[in-house]
Parts: sequence; C-alpha cells; structure tokens
Amino acid sequence: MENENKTMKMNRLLTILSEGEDEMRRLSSHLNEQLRADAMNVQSRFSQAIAIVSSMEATGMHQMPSQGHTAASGSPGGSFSGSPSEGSERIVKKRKGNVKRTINVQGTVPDDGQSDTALVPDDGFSWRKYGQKNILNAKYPRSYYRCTFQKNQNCEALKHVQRSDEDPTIFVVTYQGDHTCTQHVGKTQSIEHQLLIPIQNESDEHVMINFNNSNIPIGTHESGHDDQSKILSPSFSISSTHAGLRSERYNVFSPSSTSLGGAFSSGGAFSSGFVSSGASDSNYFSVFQSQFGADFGGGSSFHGSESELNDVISVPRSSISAANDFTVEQPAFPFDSPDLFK
DNA sequence: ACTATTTGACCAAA
DNA sequence: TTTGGTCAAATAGT
Repeated sequence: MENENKTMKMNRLLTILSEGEDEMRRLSSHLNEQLRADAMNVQSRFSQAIAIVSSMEATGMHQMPSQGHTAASGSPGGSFSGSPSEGSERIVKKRKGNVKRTINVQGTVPDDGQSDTALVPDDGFSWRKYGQKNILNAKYPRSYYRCTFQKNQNCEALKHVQRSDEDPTIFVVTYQGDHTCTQHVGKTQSIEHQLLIPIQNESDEHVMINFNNSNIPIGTHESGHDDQSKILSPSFSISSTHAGLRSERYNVFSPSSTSLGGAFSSGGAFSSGFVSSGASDSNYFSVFQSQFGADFGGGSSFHGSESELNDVISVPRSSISAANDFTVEQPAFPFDSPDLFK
C-alpha cells in the first residue's frame, strides 16, 4: 500500500544519505586538517538526517502511544510512551512497552584492571548513577543510571552499562525509555534519536556479526600520538541478549557525539557508531537494506509494544579514535544551563 | 550548603 | 528462592 511505498522511499532516502555520509567520510580522510573539519561537519549533517529519518521509521514501527505527559516541552517527535507515573512511589510496574535498546561501545582502553564504567564514551546526555549490581556470571558489575533531569522534568530515560566479559574495552550500554527532558537544546542536536534498524533474528542465543574487514579511514593519522594505540579493531559486532527475552534485534546508529567532541555534536562527532566505513560499505548496505526489506515490507510492520518486548540493538561505536585525533579544541556550548526550567 | 556516587537493603519477577 | 533492578542512607566531592 501506501505504507509500503513510503517505507521504500524511506529506505531509498536512507541509502542515499548513507552514501553521502560515507562519501564524505572518505573524502575527509584526504583533506588537510582545515578542510577536514568542514567535511566532517557535512558528514555529520548526513548523519543527523539519517537519524531523523530512521527515528521516524522507528517511531512508526513501534506505534508508541503518545500519551500526553506533564507538559513535555515540545520535543521533536518525542513520542515516548508516557508512563502513568501513578504514585510517585516505586512500584510502577513497567510492564508496558518496555523497550530496551542496547549498544556496544568501545571505551577508552581500560589500562588498569577494574576501573569503573567511567571509561565509557559520553553519549551526550547527563546521567546519574543510582545503583550497581553484580550480575550472575558476569565478571564486571552493572551500573545503573537515570537521567539527571528525572526530578526536574520527569524524564524517564534510563540506562545501564556493563563491561563485556571477553573484551573489557567494550561496554554494553542499554537504554530504556526516551528522554523527555530538554537537554541539549542547542542548535545542532539530533542526538536524542537513535536509528533503529531491525535485524532479522532467528536463532536465540548470541548473534554476533562481525565486520572486521574495515580498514576504516577514520583514524586520520596525523597528530600521530600514542593515543592511537587503542584504536584497534573497528569491528562491527552485533550481539546480545541473554536468555529468556525473545528480543528483536536492531541496529542502532547513534549520531550522537562522544565525549571529546562533546557538545559539538557535529564537529568531533564523527557520527559515532555509524560504522559503515569505507571499505566495508558493501557489507553495511547489504545488511542495512535487507533488514528493512525483510521487516517492513512484509506488511506486518507491527510488532512491538504489545507486551514486554525488548528491542536490543547493538552496535559498537568504534570511531572514538577519530575524535581523539584532532579534537583539540573543545568547544564549550552555551546551552548548558539546566536552570532554564525549574 | 549543595549535588553526585557508593553500597547494602529492599522488592518484584522469574 | 534467586536474581536483576531500585531505593536511600552514608559518604565523597564541589
């Protein structure tokens, strides 16, 4: 129907944008520092566009009930299923569409043994830790965070971070709920939305897809410092989920920036997570498309929200290194006044 | 003073 | 009962 057609257009659009984004990245690796910044800026724009389009897809897919909430400042597309928040007590069975998104991020090398999860690259939001738990069979504890503005703005976003057992440089970050707060009300924002690209799932246990053939141009060896020593393996792995949860798998391409780039959600961002990366684009796109085709085209573009479905997304963002490289100037952003609202 | 983190206790779901 | 998730008092940091 029209829906299908729309999907296809979306898909096409995404492909184009992705190509643009990718091309820009490739280009930027051949430019001098000055121009590269600009190129990456453009690239970031692509990423943002991609994010927006994808979030549209994602939103439509999940059919989130846009239940009015406490006068959420008009956040774009913020269609978070408001939780009843009945009684401020705890309880609150989160039984409704309890969507979880998981991504793997590559933290800055752990060096010493057991450091916290402080090594995890910043995702652009401010979080407050509220708990830590040892998980069965896991070497490292899991840390729980909630949005700093939960109090102020009833923002219900949560996340927890857990270090991977095998590869301690990988952190598995699971997000739950969307931000309804007004963080980053700056210009180039776009964060907020992560791309949800459904991935066919069949088997139950670990699904791990690895793209290692990527000789990503990212690392722009220039100011060549030993910082790079940690760039290693820009792998693209999709993994996840423990038993029990029959979960759908998604790919997430978070356009959000990382620590260094910081506020500069465009500059140093490098569309983290948006792997693609030169050589492997063929891989990337094929996955990309087949996913969409499989899931949306099938007409049953309607899973979700009906019960405790968990969406598990993963994608390592391995591009941190890029930021490392040239992001020297840390732009300070003005929009950092949380007092704007009381 | 304030806010953030740590950490054992508590609770609900499995 | 066990386990994952959250609370909240104590503690640390500003």
